[in-house]
Amino acid sequence: MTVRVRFAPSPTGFLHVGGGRTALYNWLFARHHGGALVLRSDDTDAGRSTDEFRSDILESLTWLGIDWDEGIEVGGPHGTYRQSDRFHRYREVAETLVASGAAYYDEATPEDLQAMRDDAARAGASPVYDGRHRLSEIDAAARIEAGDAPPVRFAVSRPGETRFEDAVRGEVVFDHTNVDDFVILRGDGSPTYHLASTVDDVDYGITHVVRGEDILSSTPKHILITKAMGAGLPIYGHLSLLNGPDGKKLSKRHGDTAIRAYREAGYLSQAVVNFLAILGWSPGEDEEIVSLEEMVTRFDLGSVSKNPAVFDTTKLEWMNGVYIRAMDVAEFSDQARPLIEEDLGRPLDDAEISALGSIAPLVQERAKLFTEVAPMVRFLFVGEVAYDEWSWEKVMSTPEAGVALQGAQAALAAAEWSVEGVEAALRAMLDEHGLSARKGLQPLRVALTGSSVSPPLFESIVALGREAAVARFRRALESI
RNA sequence: GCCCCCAUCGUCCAGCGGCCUAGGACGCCGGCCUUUCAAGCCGGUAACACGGGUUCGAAUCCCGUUGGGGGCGCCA
Repeated sequence: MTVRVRFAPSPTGFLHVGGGRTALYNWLFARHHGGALVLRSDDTDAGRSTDEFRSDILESLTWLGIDWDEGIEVGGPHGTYRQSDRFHRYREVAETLVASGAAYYDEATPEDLQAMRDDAARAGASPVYDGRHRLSEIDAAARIEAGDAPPVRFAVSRPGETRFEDAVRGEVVFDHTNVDDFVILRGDGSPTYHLASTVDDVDYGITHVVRGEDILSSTPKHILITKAMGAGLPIYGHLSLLNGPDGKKLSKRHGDTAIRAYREAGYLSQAVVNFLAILGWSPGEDEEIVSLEEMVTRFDLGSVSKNPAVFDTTKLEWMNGVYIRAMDVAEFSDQARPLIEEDLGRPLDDAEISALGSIAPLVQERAKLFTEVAPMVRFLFVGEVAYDEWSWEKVMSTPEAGVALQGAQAALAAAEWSVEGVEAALRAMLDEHGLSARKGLQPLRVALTGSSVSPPLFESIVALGREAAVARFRRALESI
């Protein structure tokens, strides 16, 4: 049997990190077993579903490196893969279920239901609706005839129980005294999530339903519908949810939760996908930096962690730095350039591009995020640098500052123009004035870059150019 | 209130009855390197929630408690 899994987001929001992880695990599972991933849009809620969200989900998945074999956009033998296009099919199944006695038309009002739940809470029992307002066939037919179709509920057999072997959690049992008779078709003829999702899983031949733990308690309902349809059951696997650093459900107040936010913040997709994979799963051994290919060969649903993970981006930042350093230098420059040009508000000319190229490797090993690059190299492309106040105070107040700035101008004027040449000239100047490297070079750094934190000094001087470097030392000296 | 799931360092993960005086990673702290900051290297800090069992032997199995999460919609 070929493995067929699905990722079925509702386009009611941007793809968030939890959804991205669920998609990733489905993808890894499919690829590991040489199976197929189906992407479907669970958009039965027309009011909240939008095209903007739908395309964000597609873009985010693609950015992460997750592709799908069937479904939205790529097509396949099952139509549009949008539930909003399949209402007729859900209705047809609902009617079949009514005909077979597995479901019934029901006239319980919201007030009836609420009253029952209140009674149950008082009695310390499960708040379960048992179908007491079930409509007779004749009454139901009359209501339908009158254009006032009542909702359809699934009849849960009581007494009874549903047990299944969850691929990540093991055996799970639900006694039917705790499972309601649930609505599968609303009064307006639209399907509920339980019906639509289950029918699609059956119709699309899904073999493994891998989804979030938030749906674990709904699984008995899905199993019951599947059985009533006379279909074989898929294997279910429920992934634990992601929490915020405070241990509470991950939400906006914990910071960015949308995948797109990480793309925009300068994260590399490989880092994000690697981080998401490690959050709740271990590739084995002690290695945590692992490529998608390696993940595919090692992935196993049974080894996915059962406990909820805290989404803490500290490690993601480190990991992003690892991936940045692993990049090809040219590729790094190419990706950084647009950000730098945006920061400057103008394109770089050829000389500047070459200057960028020369310090790129130095910046690459210092950046954790792409958004940090522009501030680090800005000094190369502006006429005058803005001095960081804290740096200036700390460095320029020493008596050595003036000596160094004065001496450096002469040293550079005479230096052979190479990193080695500049270093030799400056070190000779330091010796001549009896200055330590620390005391003598920091003023030059602040004068050159505006900050006491910068890429290595000699390389920076050479990249900037003799004229500009000397001018900056002169200006700083005058400003003391 | 009822049901389900979960429980190892601050965080993520390893451990699936003896190899555990509990391992790795991130973070944090210290050192080395060094023109700053990084990177790199070395070292350190820090956990089996609690209580009962089972067993010759429990982080590992069972029960309970506590804690956390999820669910209980004509939302998905």
